Amino acid sequence: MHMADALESAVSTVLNTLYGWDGPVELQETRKDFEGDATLVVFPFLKLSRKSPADTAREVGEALLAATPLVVRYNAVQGFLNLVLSSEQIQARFDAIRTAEAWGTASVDPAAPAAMVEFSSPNTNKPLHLGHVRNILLGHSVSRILEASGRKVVQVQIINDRGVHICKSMWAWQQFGGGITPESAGKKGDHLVGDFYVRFDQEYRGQVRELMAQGLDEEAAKAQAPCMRAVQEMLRAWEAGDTEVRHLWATMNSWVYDGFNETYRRLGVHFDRNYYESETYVLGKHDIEEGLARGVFYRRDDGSVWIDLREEGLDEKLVLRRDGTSVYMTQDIGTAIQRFADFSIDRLTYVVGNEQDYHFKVLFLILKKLGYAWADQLYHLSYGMVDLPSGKMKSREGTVVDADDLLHEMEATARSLSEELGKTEGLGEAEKAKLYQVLGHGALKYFILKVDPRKRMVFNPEESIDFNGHTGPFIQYSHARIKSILRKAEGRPAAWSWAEVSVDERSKELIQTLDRFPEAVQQAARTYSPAVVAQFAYDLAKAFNSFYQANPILNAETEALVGFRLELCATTASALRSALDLLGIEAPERM
RNA sequence: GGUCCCGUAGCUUAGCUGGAUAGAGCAUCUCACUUCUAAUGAGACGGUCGCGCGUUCGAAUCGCGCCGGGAUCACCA
Repeated sequence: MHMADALESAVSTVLNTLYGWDGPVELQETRKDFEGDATLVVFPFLKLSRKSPADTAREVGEALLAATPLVVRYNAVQGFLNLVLSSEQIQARFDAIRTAEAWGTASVDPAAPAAMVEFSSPNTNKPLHLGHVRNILLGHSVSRILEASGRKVVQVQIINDRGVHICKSMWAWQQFGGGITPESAGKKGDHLVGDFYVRFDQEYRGQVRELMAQGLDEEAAKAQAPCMRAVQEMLRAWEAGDTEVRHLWATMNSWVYDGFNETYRRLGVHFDRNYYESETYVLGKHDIEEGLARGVFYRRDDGSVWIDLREEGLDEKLVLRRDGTSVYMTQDIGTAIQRFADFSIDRLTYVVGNEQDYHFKVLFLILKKLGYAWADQLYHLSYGMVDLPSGKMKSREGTVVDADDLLHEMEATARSLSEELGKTEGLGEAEKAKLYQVLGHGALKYFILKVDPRKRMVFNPEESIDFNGHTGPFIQYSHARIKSILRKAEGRPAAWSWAEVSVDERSKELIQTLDRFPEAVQQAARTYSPAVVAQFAYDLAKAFNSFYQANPILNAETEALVGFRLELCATTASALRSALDLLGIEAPERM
């Protein structure tokens, strides 16, 4: 039970006795400038009390003193009743926190249906970039948070492995590759394939220019460019199952997957199941036919199939082309249904950029109209784009921030900062490399996850991400310092009991911050927002640093106090580690 | 044009199920390391919460209308 829960019910009882109030009672944290642990706003009760705000506050305060041992003091400031909790309450809270199995997180019920989270979902024609990084970090963190809220989670990605884009890379590789492979080039496969995608684009633009010089207009030139025709021919061959094309396709895609997996590994994420569009693009047609029979969709004279969503404030939307082939929507309908058949899940979250808000609104509506009960449990975690100071990232202009490069730069920054500060003495080369990775990635991940997912964010590659202040490394540092103290304390007997120690103000604030952890996790899960956990982790680190500055640990006045503070330190360290873990950030033992 | 999202100190942002004097970090300026890691702590400076009207005892928070930024409205994916 949260500290406030017992108090809330006591307040509720008092209000009912005094004024016959039976509505909800909400307490808030007392502002720092006033004495107290919890505050009741009495304005809502004035009509019933028929007294001034201050008098009402005092009346409720007196009644609470008499009614419950939880409250030892109160003060009334205008309409605000500030309540001071008994020290037994604080002690009881810390007892609950330190004895908890994994404070803050709920245990997963393995029998209950899981929550599925789809994220990353790349195309196989180029390497991952900064936009994917935000997506991946959000998806992974939300998955961890859902788990911590007591849900089993299935993480999936859908890989767009077929279509013109990959044929472009394939064609360029055939033309200009000279049989090169990731091994022979010494290059990650996704980057190598991406190079050929760029190569194609160069070729294409050259051909278009040439044709236009010969007098064709732009549209005609684009359609007639030989390389584009070749690619379209290749796509047809792919669809017809041409052995050679399929073989090349499989080979180049496997290069890309090796590259992606390397990046995923560095980021510390994984997927329980991959869906491939080459397999899922046929899904959905059957469901459309069924819906057509039940009148959810309608067929136009030309044979195309539509849904009318004008009553819902949207438009009419095509779900099957005139020639009976699928559109994106068709496939998404089929894939969603497939997933609920593949797994025991009762909800599905899509981590996809806000440019697809409309698409998902329509998709969810259609599934609802098709009568799936789980349609209400579909959620589009819509996040804002990552832009550069100059605007959008554009691959043509070479302004795309590559994920691998970015990770490498973060590690390099961590290295130079650590060396500058002289923090790496006594570490082996492997340990150092590991530490720079942990810190650099921690800085990047926190930088991205601390902001509300919905907000678009600007990333300036010229300015390195901070390691001081409201950052990942700040939290990691707080953890490392605690671990350092705990190492020094090893073997020291430090038994203590509440009879021997009293809780000072900083310790109390630290305990109260720790106490918020479970609620922070639940709120983050409810709102699909890692930013809530990020903010909590920061608050906790801050509360600890304040406490630490004011209180000697190993040199405390009494051995009992040493024991108490050590336990408070250890409890804080593990909470910090858990919170960082929910963000996909590692907590170093030293730094 | 219709629809959706965003707008809080110079910059990055928290607060958004309505509550006290709107919290942080960066930057700038003080102070604190012979003492458990100064990637830290304590403090100063900095705000018409885009603008207006409304609801309310009370609005950054809710409603309406503007302004600014972004996205989207393809038989593209």
